[in-house]
Amino acid sequence: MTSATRTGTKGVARADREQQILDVAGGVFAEQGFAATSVADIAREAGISKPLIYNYFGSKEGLFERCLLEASSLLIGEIERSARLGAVGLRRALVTLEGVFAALDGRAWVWAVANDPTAPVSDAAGDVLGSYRRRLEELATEGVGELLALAGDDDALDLDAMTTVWSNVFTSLVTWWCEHPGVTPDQMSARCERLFGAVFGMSVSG
Amino acid sequence: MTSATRTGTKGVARADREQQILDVAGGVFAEQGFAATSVADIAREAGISKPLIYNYFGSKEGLFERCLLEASSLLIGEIERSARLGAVGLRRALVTLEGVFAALDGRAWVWAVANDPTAPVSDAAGDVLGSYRRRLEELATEGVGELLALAGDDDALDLDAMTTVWSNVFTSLVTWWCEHPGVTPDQMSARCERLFGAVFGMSVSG
DNA sequence: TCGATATGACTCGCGAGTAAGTTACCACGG
DNA sequence: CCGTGGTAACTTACTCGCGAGTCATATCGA
Repeated sequence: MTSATRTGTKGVARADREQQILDVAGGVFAEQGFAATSVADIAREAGISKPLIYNYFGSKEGLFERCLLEASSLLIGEIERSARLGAVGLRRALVTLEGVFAALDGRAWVWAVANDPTAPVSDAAGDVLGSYRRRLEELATEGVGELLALAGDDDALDLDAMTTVWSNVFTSLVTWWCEHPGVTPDQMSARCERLFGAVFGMSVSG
Repeated sequence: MTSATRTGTKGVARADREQQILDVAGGVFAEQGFAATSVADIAREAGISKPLIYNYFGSKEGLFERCLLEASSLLIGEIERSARLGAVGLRRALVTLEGVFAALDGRAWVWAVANDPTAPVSDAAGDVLGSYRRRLEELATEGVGELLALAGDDDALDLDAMTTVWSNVFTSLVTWWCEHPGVTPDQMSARCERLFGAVFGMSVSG
């Protein structure tokens, strides 16, 4: 007979408990941001006590790092998979967006965690975030470079600025989608194709 | 004979001191973000004590609200002035960007404060921020609506998504500029014209 | 009985906000 | 000219709550 709150084991294996905590933490971090959530919040939400989290993850940063690792692995994996598909220019951008929409379907917290503006910058979590962002930046620079070269612009600062802009376009499209849960990945992909078409004044269906 | 640290007045009028505090606070908030800066940080930076800030501004939010008020007034004023110039479409976007670059020259903290992701959402500061963002959104929706209508797209969600994207493009161009202090407003305006030309595949000089 | 799973009840530092006092200046009556 | 009191400007030294992290202890299956 186990009463509602009582010390002692509940018979949940460490691996299972860790995964459960990670799922809960991902949701809470996504909703409130790293800075605004307390470890006690996550413990309460998971129905366990704070020390158990410290036993398994060491610190608040440690827990966040694990969430971030899951999130950035998923995203980077998907984006590199898209890159290997061999599409170029605008088509590549669209393919990448579609891949991310599909990968994120039902896991919207992944995006929020990977883009949390209150995430810690030092520690291991900061490193994970840094290499994730660097990788995205590389990919973006590639695509933007092609576009600018095509337009005869080879200014290095132009490339840098345009890469930033494109990264933000990508981010804002995904974020917009995350904030509209009723929209399916397919609908969102179609929307992106329409918008690209309107902006670039050309068909991108080839 | 006044020693370095001593209680008592220093003969600085309230209005002057308030302005000095606002200047210092703007810089610190811009650099560290609202959440990460303590009132003690600002007091130390300004060479005064914490209670004086509470005397003059009531609370940390109150101080931030005053900074935000200065920042958003400057930005909204400038953007509406640009709007009254009567340019349309892409030209209007460029004119607005140029106006903001000129208005922000030497006051980069204004932009960082107005876009602080850790700014409080409730209280008066949240209201100021809210109405600032709403106004920007209106302006953006106007311009984007023209563009999409031109392309034969009248989907409401497309307009909403595209407005978000455009707002982020605008924001990222200004932010990029704020992070490159060596670039003059004129140079940045020229860069924007080049990039717009490359992306939209047309001259925007008319 | 041992080790893994678990928790209640702490410590400790940090930062927002405050109470109470100190100094300089100025307007006024003598 | 000289107190003298009022007020604006300013500070030191607190309180207080919250959240990260810890310690000692409890339960349970093998």
